[in-house]
Amino acid sequence: MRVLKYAILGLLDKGQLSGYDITSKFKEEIGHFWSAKHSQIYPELKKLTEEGFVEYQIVIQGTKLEKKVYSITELGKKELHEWMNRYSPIPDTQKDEFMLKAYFVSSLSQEEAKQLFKDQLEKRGQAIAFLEERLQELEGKEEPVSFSSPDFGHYLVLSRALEREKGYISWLERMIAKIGG
Amino acid sequence: MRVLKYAILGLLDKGQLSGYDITSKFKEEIGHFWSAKHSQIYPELKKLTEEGFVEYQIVIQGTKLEKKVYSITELGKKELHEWMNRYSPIPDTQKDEFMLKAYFVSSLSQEEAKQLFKDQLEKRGQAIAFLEERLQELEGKEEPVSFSSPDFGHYLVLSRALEREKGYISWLERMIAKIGG
DNA sequence: TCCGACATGTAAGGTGTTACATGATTTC
DNA sequence: GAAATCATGTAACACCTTACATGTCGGA
Repeated sequence: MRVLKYAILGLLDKGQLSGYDITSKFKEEIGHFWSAKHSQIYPELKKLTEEGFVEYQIVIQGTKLEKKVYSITELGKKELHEWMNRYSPIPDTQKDEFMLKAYFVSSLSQEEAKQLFKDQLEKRGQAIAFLEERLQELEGKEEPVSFSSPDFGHYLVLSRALEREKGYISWLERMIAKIGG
Repeated sequence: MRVLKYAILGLLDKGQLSGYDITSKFKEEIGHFWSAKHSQIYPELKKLTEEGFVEYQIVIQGTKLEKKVYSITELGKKELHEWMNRYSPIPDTQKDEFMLKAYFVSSLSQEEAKQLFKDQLEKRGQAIAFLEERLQELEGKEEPVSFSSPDFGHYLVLSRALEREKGYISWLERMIAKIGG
């Protein structure tokens, strides 16, 4: 499938980036749904260059530091577009270690189970406020964010990430009540 | 982290299973949140045996077919319990190829974007009816399913899987309306 | 008698993480 | 001057999927 390949092509389609920049992007908004470490990104960029999907220029930062600034090629754009319109099957497993523990809940006492769920609720709750702020920033700029807005992709990932967390939390709260004790 | 190790220990804690049985379990309810292929399971069982967390008896099926039936050891139970009560950090990335495409939506025309989202909605919708049935089966048996019920873990994964899909679908519907066109 | 399910394994290759390794630039 | 950030790469290892490989059992 080589999803990382398309993630990089998609990022470069929005503008020129160095390997370091791409690493940073994966720590921001898109990081909620895809990410990679620099140790995976640099070899992938090398491969994409060899395949002709991207190209780079060396830019000098300061006096000595060499930086490779990558751009997507026409071939790369074609490849990206093909993937965007290709049907990608929905995986039947979305791995979630907490839910695996939840499935084995019978191996715990009622108190332990309640603690497990409460810990999860607390940790999940922390992310929400931050996401809510980002989304309001975006909606404050231009309401409503529409398809033609350059921020629409950003809006999509933020709103989805927020709702995913909200749904998880409301389920956790109901299950904690059900565990009782 | 070796999550597969704990997944296997958790399954064996509920009862004796062969490698084939474990493979089957990952195709059922827990498969929504964790799974592995038999090619990963058999070597892991060998390793867990060497480590003393599980043990097996050879059982003859029919006249010739040898089957290894695994059980969890006391050491394995201790190890499972330690993991169940250990804090596992929530990963900040939950990979989702569709959301990656959504982030790159600006590289598509309005028609292509709408098609992408509608295809996703259609595929996600197919799973729901099936999940709803399973859950109703469970709730029909004993309402409400409580902590002390042997089906509580099953209930947790089913209800979470169903709500996850419902949340995804309602978001998709709203975004399709927003794309317009 | 054939087919699908039961049953167990290994090999090769792709994907992803952690650690190793180095150096320049900017900010306090 | 020290620390954080910018910048690029490789090595080792863990995890996961696809394919290879073999054979039995039960039912239609």
